[in-house]
Amino acid sequence: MKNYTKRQKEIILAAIDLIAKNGIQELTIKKLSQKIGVVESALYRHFPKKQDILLGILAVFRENKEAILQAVQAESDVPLEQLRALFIKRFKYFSEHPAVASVIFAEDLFRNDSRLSQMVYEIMKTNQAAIIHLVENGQKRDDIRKDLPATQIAFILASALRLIVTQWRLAEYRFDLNEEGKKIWETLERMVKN
Amino acid sequence: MKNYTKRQKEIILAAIDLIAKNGIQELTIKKLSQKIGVVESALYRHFPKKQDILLGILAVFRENKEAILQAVQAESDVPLEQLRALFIKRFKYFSEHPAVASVIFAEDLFRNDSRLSQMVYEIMKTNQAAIIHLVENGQKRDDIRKDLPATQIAFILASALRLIVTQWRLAEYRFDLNEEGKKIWETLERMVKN
Amino acid sequence: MKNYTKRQKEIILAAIDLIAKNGIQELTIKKLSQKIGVVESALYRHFPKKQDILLGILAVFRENKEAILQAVQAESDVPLEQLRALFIKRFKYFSEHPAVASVIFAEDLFRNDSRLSQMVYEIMKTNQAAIIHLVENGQKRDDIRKDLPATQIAFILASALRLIVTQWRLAEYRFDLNEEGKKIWETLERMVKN
Amino acid sequence: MKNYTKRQKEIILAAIDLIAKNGIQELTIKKLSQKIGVVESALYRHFPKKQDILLGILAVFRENKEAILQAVQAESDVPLEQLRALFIKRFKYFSEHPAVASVIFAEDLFRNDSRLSQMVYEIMKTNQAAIIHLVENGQKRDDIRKDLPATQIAFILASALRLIVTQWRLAEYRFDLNEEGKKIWETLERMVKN
DNA sequence: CATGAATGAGACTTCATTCAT
DNA sequence: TATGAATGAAGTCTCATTCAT
Repeated sequence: MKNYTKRQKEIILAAIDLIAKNGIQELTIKKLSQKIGVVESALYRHFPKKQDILLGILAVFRENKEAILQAVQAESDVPLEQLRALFIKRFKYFSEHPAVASVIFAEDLFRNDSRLSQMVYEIMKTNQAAIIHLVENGQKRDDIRKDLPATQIAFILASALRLIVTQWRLAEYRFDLNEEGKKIWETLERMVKN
Repeated sequence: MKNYTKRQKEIILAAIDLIAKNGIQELTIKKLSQKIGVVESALYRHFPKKQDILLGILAVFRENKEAILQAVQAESDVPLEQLRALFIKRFKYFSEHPAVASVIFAEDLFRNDSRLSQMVYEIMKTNQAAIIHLVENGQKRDDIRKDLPATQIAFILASALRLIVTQWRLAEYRFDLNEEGKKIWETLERMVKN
Repeated sequence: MKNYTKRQKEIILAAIDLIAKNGIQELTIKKLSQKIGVVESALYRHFPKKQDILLGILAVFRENKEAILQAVQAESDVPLEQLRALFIKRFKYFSEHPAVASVIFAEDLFRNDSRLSQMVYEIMKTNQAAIIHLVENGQKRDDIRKDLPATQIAFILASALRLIVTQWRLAEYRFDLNEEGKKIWETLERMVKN
Repeated sequence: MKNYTKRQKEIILAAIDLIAKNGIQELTIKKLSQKIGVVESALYRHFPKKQDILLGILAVFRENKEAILQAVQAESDVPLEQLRALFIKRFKYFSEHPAVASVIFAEDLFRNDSRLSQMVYEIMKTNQAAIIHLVENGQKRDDIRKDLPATQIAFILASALRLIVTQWRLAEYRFDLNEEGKKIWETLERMVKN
């Protein structure tokens, strides 16, 4: 986000908000410009193409994921606790930014443009790698079962996180994501703990 | 699908195909009619609105889920084996019908119409209930751990199934879904088995 | 109407009804066929073109006007009473057939086809001629003022009749046409009586 | 019309022209844009919906009626003369703007939209009220017969005005509206004068 | 930290009509 | 006393984008 001007950031956040509201179809230049309070063509001063705005959205996601990862590693050096913190923080972040939650797991939105789908793929991979790394550390310390491949454990953790957020979103945020997320984490933890 | 005429089924399948190719944006009346080989307006003899075609797509999904569920229960009466079969069959079905896979987990596509999102929700719920039921049976027979709530176990199973399919799709079907799916299942099985 | 088959009459009446409901735009082959209970193409067995149905509507009007005229002349031989009866009967007929009222003064509907607009013109002229004739008779008997041209008196009578019906229709039939019509007639009568 | 931009006024006038030519069916976005000399979608910058153009047309009517009313009251303070002037001016205006005449009495055109039909109703009512007021003034000064209700006199005046314009229009403007209108007014005047 | 006008492509949908059965 | 399928033209409207100011 450091590469983006203030105005650009404003536009990106507005875009996330719009998508959150009614899906990607809600993200039109017209609606976006209305939300910002300028005329349509004014947006083109800040982004040459609509897809550059989507690219900006992905940049927000990436940055956020990285920030959480660093925070987690700073807080504790016990891998299992780091993983737990990772989960908890994600849920907290999504609770506070439902719009982001609304977009972050909807990869389909980015399928049509190769730049976009590539970036989605890259973010996913990086994130996965980080979780795998934490799991492996946990296994080394004998905190996490060693009879299961770290990649698969990581995969299962990530999948559960993703689905709970998706369901929360489809339920229109009617249940407490922090609470339900915590429960799921606890079940997962008991499954993988030694 | 029994409520649909031959021509309607044909249209629904063509629609699934189009969506699979490039996402929901690819599903336009024009492209759909071209694929069928008629003029645009001809489609309206078979479906009054575009959304009725989407409704038809969901009907295909529901029917398929129900069919698999019944087949699974017919094959074995050991819950854990039923669950495994459920997984394996799903992967097999998706391998053979990537187009369906492409749509089935993209709930966002159906968000804008209340009829559609309601049907999506209903299908999800029914499916979840069935898995929970199987897990409970497994717990009764002491095949599955009892120290974890059946709903949560079911949730985790479903989430993994869903993510592996999603990744396969995003990877443009470049890995073998049956194989990877089987691996994931085995990990999951070891996690929940007693 | 004698030239029309039973089915054709049925279609014509249904068409009048549809137009009454929401204007000429409501008269589509689809809606008409639904109302009749057949499939669209079935209508073409009875009328080669849509405009032939409109022609049929006009035939209903003409026939009705002629019938009222004859009834009126049979009832009395005092011109002023004949004119009053003409008014009263028209209002009664429209009260009972609002659909007809809805179409009969909407000449614009028939503007686009020369056959249609010609027939509208002809009906109007015939009707006018009849009223003028009655007024002239009234003048001859010294019942009606002679200082005003019969054509103009007739014109004024017709115009009032027409507007009261139009207003009744625009008011969605919320006032009693018979009553208001009678009042207007009485005012008119006092204006033209000797 | 002060609420409309120059371009909007231009569009409204073009729309009136088109309707005059062949009825409301002639008013399509395509034809309208061609007449203006832009592409179809360009119109939507100036009016969000087609019906907003129709609303604009009605605004023209209302404004014109009000202008005439004020002019008439400025010219004379004898009610009967004011009424005569009202008639004459209307005929003059229509003679010069046949397109407007073509639309102003075709209330059916506006039936389908509640905003439109409401505005039509309001214009009609205001106009009627003004005429009634003039008639009442005439009665107070003993210029107009008192044995007839003012509302009914006003109604009859308005109805005649309306029908003569309609006939002129249906006759495709082949007679002189000013002349015929004047004749009708004179007959009416003799009917209502004391 | 922009506005106003326009463009061209394309979206969904409706309509009258035809034709084989 | 008809049905089912299709057609082609047209209609309203939306969208991303461009360009002159």
